[in-house]
Amino acid sequence: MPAAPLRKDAARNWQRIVEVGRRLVDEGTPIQLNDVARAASVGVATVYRHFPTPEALLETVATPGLEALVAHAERALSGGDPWTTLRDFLFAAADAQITDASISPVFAAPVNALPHVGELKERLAVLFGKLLDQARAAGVIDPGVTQADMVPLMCGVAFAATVHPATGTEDRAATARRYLTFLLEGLRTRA
Amino acid sequence: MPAAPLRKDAARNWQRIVEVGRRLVDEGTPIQLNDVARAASVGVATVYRHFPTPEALLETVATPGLEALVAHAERALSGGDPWTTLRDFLFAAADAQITDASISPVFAAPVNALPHVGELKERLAVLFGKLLDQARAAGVIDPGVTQADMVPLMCGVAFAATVHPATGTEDRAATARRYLTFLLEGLRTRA
DNA sequence: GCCAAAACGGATGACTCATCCGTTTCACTG
DNA sequence: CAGTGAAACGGATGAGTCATCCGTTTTGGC
Repeated sequence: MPAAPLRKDAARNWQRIVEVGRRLVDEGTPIQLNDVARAASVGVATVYRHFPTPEALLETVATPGLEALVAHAERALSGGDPWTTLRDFLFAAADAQITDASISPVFAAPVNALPHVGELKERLAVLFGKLLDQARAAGVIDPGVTQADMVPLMCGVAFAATVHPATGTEDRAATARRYLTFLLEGLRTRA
Repeated sequence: MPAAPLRKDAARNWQRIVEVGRRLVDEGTPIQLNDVARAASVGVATVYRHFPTPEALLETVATPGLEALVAHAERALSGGDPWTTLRDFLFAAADAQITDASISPVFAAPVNALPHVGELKERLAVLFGKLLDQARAAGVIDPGVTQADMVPLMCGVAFAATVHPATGTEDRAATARRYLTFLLEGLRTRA
């Protein structure tokens, strides 16, 4: 779904381009706008018109995943044990980063090409803050960890799993979960 | 120090090129062999002759730092409380990664351009194994963490500190230490 | 059906990269 | 110390990538 309403042909091309982008991300191929154009059977200019930079396309590809994460966080806030809630959400976030390769770079980028993506990240940060506050209020988490640490830490977990010489996506997800477990153990305050 | 003994002019140029490489790394500028040539007042071909790829130059720049780390680990093994020894070494490794930007990418690369660098990484892995074994034998560390986890985890810590929107190198080092503290708390088995 | 606006596409110039080869420097020998 | 072959030098250049520009086509309201 493009930002503004698009003409029929434009919408069709937009879709095609995003589909190619998604495919490239899944293959782990870096996004090159010229190649995207060829693969989408579309003129180069069309790609550049919709997505001025590779990052813009990447962020568009990442958007559904980010929205899912935000929705998950909002659901999580509606109740339950603070620690379990936080932990489950973090596991979901780690999984998302491994499963969908477009998410990590968007998280790690200090500034985003798409305003909407920036807003999503902002919302996520706020939600992280609330989840943390709950946990802190319940006295189950190290008071030294702040809202601003959460995205970096999650990026670190995903990155660590990427560096580990695991073979498949399945293994990498398992590794990420294991590393997240270590981290959570370190963040938790024990009785 | 190049691998093979070099002619005087070749040695001079090699040095110049590495110096430029070091400067670029410190500035955070990506290494482009053509620019390196210009900055070192040397022909492009000379650069390519000594360093076929940017990675090769990067690894050469990283070598002293890696050797220092290996030396540190060897010293650490000569005695002391297993937990303290392991912890201190990990803090040194984290610091090195933040201080010297050439180290992280070399760690994270699955395969290295320079055989010597590959060997250094291998030695480091072995030393990590020994430090871990000591800690495990003393019962102070989670038995689920293996030698193969250490480099990825350290990369994760450094990466997380990089993602955190800190301003200076000083702050980033502090953030890395804080994150490493969390991680260590998670790896440690408590009485 | 007609027209203006919107979108299209690919040819093209700017830029980057890495090789090749004619020239220069070095170090060893007599 | 002059001569010589090997080693190293450097920059011109061809291949390849990137992103813009503009003449043509498509769309959708009147």
